[in-house]
Amino acid sequence: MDTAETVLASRGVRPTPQRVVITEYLLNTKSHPTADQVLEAVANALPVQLSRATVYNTLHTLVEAGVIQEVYTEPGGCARYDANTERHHHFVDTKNGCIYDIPFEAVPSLDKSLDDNYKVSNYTVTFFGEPKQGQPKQES
Amino acid sequence: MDTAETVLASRGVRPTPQRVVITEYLLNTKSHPTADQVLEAVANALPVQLSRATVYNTLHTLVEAGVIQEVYTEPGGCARYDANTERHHHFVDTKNGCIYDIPFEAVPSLDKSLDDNYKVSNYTVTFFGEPKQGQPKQES
DNA sequence: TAACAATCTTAGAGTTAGTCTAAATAGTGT
DNA sequence: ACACTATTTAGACTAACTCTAAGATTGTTA
Ligand SMILES: [Mn+2]
Ligand SMILES: [Mn+2]
Ligand SMILES: [Zn+2]
Ligand SMILES: [Zn+2]
Repeated sequence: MDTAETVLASRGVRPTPQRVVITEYLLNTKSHPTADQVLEAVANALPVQLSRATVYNTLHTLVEAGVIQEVYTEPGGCARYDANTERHHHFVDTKNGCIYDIPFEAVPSLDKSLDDNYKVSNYTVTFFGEPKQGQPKQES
Repeated sequence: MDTAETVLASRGVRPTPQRVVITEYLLNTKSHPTADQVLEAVANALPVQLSRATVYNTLHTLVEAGVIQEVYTEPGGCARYDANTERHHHFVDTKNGCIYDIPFEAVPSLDKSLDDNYKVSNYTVTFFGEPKQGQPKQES
């Protein structure tokens, strides 16, 4: 359970109070929050006013530093932020919008499936539906 | 080679001049245009001013009627419109943004891959990379 | 420890890709 | 022709960002 300060320091990102609270929040949720959800969640953990620009600056800095990933799970939807930086897929609960991580190995690799005609450098898979019994409920 | 009027009539959509030119344009391109590209492409084929609202109204009507599909191919990108309404995947050329249709059968089905824990009603796969020699070049 | 520079944060303006509204126009049935 | 419905239009509005310019904080050097 690495502290946010440790993570930031190890990636060469200066641990300002704003960055620390945002990073702490992201490291401790599986909910794939939006920028607005991050802002709302951490704003009152700081003695100063937290601006939207700082939230976006920080999120971009964290992506750049490899601390988080930016993911898009819904067609036409806004960016969500994910401290799980391993290659993985997503399942979107169509009833309530909850997002579940799907381990990369749970899905057959498609890396070679277009080999005849395309050089695939990356691909994304997003599943939609409903979880069956026994999936750990996720907030949001 | 169905005419736009025929297609609209067969789906019970009244073939106004605006709808006809938009439908014609979409039936004759593989480029997956955005709403703005549709507007720019068809505007001067009409004797009247074509409004942005009409373009969106028409695109939504055509989606509703099953004449086209709305697709999102790039993270954070805007909607694109696709007269190929068969279930298929997309390949995005990362060099120039061109989008190629990938037949559904070209990729192993993932419908059952999460069966243990999830009821998957749909999924999307988008590939990124570069086409190899011999792919028919697509506009845009 | 006092400058000074670089970095970071802020409020608010600007942009993009839409949606919404209310009024004008066109088509339909009688 | 008349009433009624469907469609189109310009432009206001919104959500999700991005940009800017000024102020605050921090690190570096003297
Ligand atoms: Mn971004
Ligand atoms: Mn839409
Ligand atoms: Zn995730
Ligand atoms: Zn397509």
